[in-house]
Amino acid sequence: MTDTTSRPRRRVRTTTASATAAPSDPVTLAGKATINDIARLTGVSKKTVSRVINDSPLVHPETREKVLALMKQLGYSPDPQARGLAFRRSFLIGLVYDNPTAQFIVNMQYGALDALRDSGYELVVHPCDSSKEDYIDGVRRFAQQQKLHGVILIPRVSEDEQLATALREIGVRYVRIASIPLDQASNMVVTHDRRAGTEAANYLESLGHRTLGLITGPRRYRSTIERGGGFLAGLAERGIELPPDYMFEGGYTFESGVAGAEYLLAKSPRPTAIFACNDEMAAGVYKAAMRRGLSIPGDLSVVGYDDSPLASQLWPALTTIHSPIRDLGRQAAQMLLANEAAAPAVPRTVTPQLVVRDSSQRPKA
Amino acid sequence: MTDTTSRPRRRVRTTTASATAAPSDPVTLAGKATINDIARLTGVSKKTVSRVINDSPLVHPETREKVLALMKQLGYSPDPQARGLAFRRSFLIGLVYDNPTAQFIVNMQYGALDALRDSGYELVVHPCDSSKEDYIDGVRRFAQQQKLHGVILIPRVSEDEQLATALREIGVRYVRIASIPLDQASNMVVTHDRRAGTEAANYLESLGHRTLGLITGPRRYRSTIERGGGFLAGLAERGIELPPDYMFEGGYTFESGVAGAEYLLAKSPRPTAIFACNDEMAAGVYKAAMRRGLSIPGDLSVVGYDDSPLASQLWPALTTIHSPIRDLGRQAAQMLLANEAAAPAVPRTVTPQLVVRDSSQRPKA
DNA sequence: CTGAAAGCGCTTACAG
DNA sequence: CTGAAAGCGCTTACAG
Repeated sequence: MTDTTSRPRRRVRTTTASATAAPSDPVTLAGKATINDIARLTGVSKKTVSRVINDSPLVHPETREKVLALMKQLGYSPDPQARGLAFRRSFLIGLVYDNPTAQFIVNMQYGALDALRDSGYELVVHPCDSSKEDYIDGVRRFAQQQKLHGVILIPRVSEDEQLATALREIGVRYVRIASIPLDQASNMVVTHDRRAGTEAANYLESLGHRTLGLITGPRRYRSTIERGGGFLAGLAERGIELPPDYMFEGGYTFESGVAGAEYLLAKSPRPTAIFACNDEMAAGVYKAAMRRGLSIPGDLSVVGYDDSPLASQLWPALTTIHSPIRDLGRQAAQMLLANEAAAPAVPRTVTPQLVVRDSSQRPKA
Repeated sequence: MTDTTSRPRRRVRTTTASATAAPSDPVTLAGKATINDIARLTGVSKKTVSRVINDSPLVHPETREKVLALMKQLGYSPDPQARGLAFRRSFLIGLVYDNPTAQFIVNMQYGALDALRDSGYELVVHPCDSSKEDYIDGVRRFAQQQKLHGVILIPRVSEDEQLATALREIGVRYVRIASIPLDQASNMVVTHDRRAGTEAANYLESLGHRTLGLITGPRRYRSTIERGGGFLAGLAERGIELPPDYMFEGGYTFESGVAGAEYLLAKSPRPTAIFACNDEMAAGVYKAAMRRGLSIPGDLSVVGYDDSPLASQLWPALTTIHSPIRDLGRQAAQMLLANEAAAPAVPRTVTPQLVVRDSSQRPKA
């Protein structure tokens, strides 16, 4: 029984009729119509409906309108699982990460979701422990079993060449967010951490600081090499050499920031400024300075990195480098959704910016 | 062509053979075997394999062993999309929330993922804006289109009766995390925020504080009523009445904590202790106190709520209430996975605990 | 521009 | 304890 009007009449359901006829009452169909209902009620084949769903140009405009109108009326949306089964891939994007700060994860999620909104794709979170031998297996199984449409990799897992290789082998698309171009442009979003590190150096040098301290992240993080390296390079360019014993390898944690500052503030001459490679460690510097009775920025200027909410919540508010993390997430997800043909020749790039607040000033004479 | 040995020989792939025969080489099948391959290679029907997958008791132990052995050898795991299509529901759990702190979201995610690990279920994140009229529609569409197995609701969306009703109507299971039992026991995890608020009051009273200030969250949050209400009740029980003008309605943000403290610290007599209903606002109290040259805890004791990382990163370290958020997430997810028959009569309950650190002491004489 | 048939990888309902 | 048939809601490959 086919209803060829584009706007089916509402029918009163009678027991006898409804028991035998295929349901065609828009009310009962609400929210659970299938491609078959759309096809039957518009009088076209389900293949044609499928073409409309997939934006095929091979559909007569009138036919398309008719189909779209009914879809809208019934609130129909195709079943992602059925499409996925037929397509042999899902409409899920995976976000894979290894224990960055909460703010980083959440901002990244918001950014990715910005791009995914109304796309029919959903975001599946997958934290992992990259220090474990078999973590790559875990990610591979996750990607393969869910037949992910793509994966977003953020530091530090984004820096793992073996992970990227594993994903390539099973044919899962990925975007790596990292501070240098580790991969072909279509798989990368690059954050210019080096440039930002240099900016921090230029800024502190221009204020007049000559004795500086540096608290880095773990050596195995690429971001540490870039942020810290950029800082050292910036100072060197301006004729300041930072001796190795004025550098401290932290762990991107508050506690390591405290430890680093305890170490640096015990030096003689004492540094008049410290650049910490993330805000959590900078907060640790505050604690150590206060314990020693040093005022910020009177006795010590502090510059952090990330511009997390913490930065503006410290007292005095922290001068830091703003990383547009939500933007990074948005761009990465967009790339995953974009047509593969639209691959850029040059990797997308994002440059963090210095945000001057109240934790930095000229050193005392 | 059926291979009935439980451990199929490895075969060299020859072009002619492989082109015509169904693939049965365990190597080529790795990671992409289907239920048909398992059935064929073990010589049983796919229905029997399906029974093994679903832990049906109606399978001869030997048959089960044979099937499981081959599954393991081939690294087979059933396709969640195909199962989902047949089951008419997915293996996805939704986490729905409206802008709590980053730390809260992330801990909740970790907790839920703890419970989901190796279960075959995945976590899909769904932030939303409950101040928008149509946010319930958005959540409903999300749940219905993805045919979610269940949804975890955290404050404040967990407190929205209309949302719960909408989910019930479309037959989607949910667990609400909230500070009072709003729903039947099988759908609730209750956090005893009231009791924790009372504990904060008892603690400060026992130190000797008599003039106290309270900074609450927004009135529309149930947690505010419970935390703040418990605090007031605790004081009242000990004979202390906190006048209304020593209460300030904040917004659970750092800035509102600053504003609340500015207001309270200008009062005469000045409170010797402030209870802030979350740590972010407590951090705001620090800022306001420092600006006024008041020392913590010398001039002012401060107690927060949440025990976020911030609490131990402030200086002095913040006395606060520890909420076991990760536990909450784990329990909620477990309930969603559990057999519906195992519904408890009494809602699961979690009681936050006071953590004394360095921001509180006896008031000056 | 359109459609009938077969198939994606599973499960349900039924029969034995 | 086991299996053959039909079906979940879509798409591909082919034909017109």
